Amino acid sequence: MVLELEKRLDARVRAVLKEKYSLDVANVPLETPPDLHLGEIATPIALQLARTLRKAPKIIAQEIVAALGSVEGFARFEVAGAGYINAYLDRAAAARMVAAPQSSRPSQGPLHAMVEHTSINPNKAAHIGHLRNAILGDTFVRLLRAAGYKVDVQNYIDNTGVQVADVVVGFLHLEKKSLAEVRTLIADCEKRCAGVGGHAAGIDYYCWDLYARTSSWYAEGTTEDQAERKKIRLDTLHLLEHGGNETAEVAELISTAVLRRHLETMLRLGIEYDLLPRESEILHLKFWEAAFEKLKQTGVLYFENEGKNRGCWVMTRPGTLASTASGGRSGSTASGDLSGSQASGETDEDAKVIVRSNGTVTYVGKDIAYHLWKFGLLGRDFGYKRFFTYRNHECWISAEHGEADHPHFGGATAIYNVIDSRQSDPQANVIQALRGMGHADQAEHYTHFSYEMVALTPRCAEELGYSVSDEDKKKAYIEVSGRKGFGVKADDLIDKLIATVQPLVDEKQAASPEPVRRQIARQIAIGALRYFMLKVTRNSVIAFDFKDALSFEGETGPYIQYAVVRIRNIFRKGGTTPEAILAEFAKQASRQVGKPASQQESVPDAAAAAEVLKGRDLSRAANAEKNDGALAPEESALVSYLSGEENEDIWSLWLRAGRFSQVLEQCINTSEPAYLAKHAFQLAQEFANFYHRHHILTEEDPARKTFLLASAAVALRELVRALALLGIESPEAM
RNA sequence: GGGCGAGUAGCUCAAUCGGAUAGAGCACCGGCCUUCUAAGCCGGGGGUUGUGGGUUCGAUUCCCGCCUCGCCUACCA
Repeated sequence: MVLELEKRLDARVRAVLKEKYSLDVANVPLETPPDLHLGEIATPIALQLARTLRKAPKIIAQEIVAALGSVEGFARFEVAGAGYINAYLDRAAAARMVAAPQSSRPSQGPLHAMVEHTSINPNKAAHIGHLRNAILGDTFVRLLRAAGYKVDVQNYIDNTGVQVADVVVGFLHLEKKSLAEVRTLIADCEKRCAGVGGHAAGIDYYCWDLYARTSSWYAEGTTEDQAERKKIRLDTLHLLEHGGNETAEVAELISTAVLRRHLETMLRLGIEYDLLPRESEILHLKFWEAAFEKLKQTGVLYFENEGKNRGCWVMTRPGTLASTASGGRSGSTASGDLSGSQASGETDEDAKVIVRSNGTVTYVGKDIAYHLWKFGLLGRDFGYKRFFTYRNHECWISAEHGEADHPHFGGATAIYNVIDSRQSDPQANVIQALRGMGHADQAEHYTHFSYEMVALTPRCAEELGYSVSDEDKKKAYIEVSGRKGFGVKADDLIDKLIATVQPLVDEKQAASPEPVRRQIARQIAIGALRYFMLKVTRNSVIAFDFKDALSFEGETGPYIQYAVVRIRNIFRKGGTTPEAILAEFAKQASRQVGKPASQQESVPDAAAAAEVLKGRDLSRAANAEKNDGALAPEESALVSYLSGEENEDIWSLWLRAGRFSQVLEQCINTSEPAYLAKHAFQLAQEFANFYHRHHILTEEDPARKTFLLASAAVALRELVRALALLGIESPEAM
């Protein structure tokens, strides 16, 4: 509702500026006034135009207001302060818009987005840092879908990297297990893990410890030992990359089993994927070779003959002098060319190595190839196999030889990579490469959806039994590390949340059967966890602490869920439903239809404008009377319910409920789900305020009671909708 | 050395494109359960927005200097 009215006002003001001052303004700055007394929408446009027009802002504001005339949906405009124009909504009309049945949003055209998130190395259990990634990514997927995008969700799996190699070294060289023994171990873990609360028996937990042990094993022993172990590590990595050997088979077994655990963990949070592209296929299907040719042809990569990167294929980094120099770098390999610019004569020591002097490709190189595929620019495709079945769909995994019948992936128009901010440099390199290859449009629609890490407070680390150095104790937070086995595992945290909330649920819902109570505890636990990760904006580090994470009061998911439950209780006790009430409300509105459109939007002639200006204190009802003659009784009642000092909290609730699409748009434009989290909390707060001030079921005036119920129904609908987009369920009771 | 990000109430965080009186939660203090669930509500104390300049009608926001912290900057992945 608010978004629609803002757009209407924006268009009207721009038209006025064009008409009156011959000014073309791209868009009119609109903001929310600090107080409802100052209206619902405001613009400081007159302040901005004062210089250009060489006039006092207040005069400009008055002229604009006079020229605006009456605008449908608005009751009046006022000039206030130094020259603000404050717009006051037609509250009854606004409420009708909010209460109206929500039309299913039409698709916004061929918007095809690809969101990559989670992407945990499949060599250990997921931890809280991975939770932030997955929750952010999954929430953004929900937002994009709500806005009409077709979205493919990808979870990239680095199954042939050094991290998997490390845990393979652990199995083969520390534990000296055979392929058969590894297979037995995995089967055994899966069996034990299936029991209730059996996450700790999972292969991912097993690997968590083994990976940490292996990491320290590399650093132990004599210098000769260390050299030998380092060689074992590198040889193992190469065996994995190459494939077709027993070591690679061990890696395949482990990484696949761990991956399955990750999917199960994420499913506890309601997070699902469509595709799992793996590095092994990127290697074996020769994605890099195809990309390499294109990179050479376009001159993005050049061969370095001099300096520390001699013998490598490198590319210039974005933002460096060399990258901004005009012309391609393809010719600069000729060392004889010393003419012209400073950059071309010198070797770029800062360049990014893509192909090493031994001919192997770096991670960024493979990533460039992968992203060409994402945009449908590579000319090659994965094979696909079914891997994991969800309630409503199938998750596919890449394969060298896939199934014949599979959905189409790749060829997106926009991609979002949920990757922590530490990787902004390699991400920037990939974007730079795309741009250099002439894919400016794709580079433009490549979003590194970056976020800061989750770290532990020193206190939390000590609570968990880790020894914390004096140096670390002074820090605000300590980075988690899978390599050191330092962190909070995702399943442990979820279990702890459930264990914390379960007694509370058992007490308050003692009459409910046990499975219902378990379900509620799970919903609250997940709600608390997801909200905890989403309420903070992406670029601030989360210093994790159990005290905050296990809180169910204040600005938390459960607070919002509680508001939902209270509303549901009102309808339950009142013997009606939100749907019935809103239908009743809509019926009243339909009696208002039938007035000619020409009267709704009156032509702004000078006399009328002057009247509006002069009659600032004209009540909205009086205005309406001027347009429509007499108001229907329901309508004048609605006006009175929504105005006056004692009803400001109710209007505030309706107004907030009407902000959904505005907030959704803001979230998508800024890739920031935190705004929706904040919105949901504020709406819940407005409702709590309303709930305590107006007792609905004891209201004696039936018309007012219906209105109060409609207010609750609208709040419920919007709370449930916002929570759903945050991936938080709305319990029936709690 | 260079790049990116951050510094706001005791703590954790907000603050839209530069706008009106810088807001929430936690913690603390004081009230409110015979009324639709107290996982709640109301009230209170709390701020030189790291620091010094600049830009202008107006700066937490933009520019420059300085201080502090984190991350990145490997022929690791």
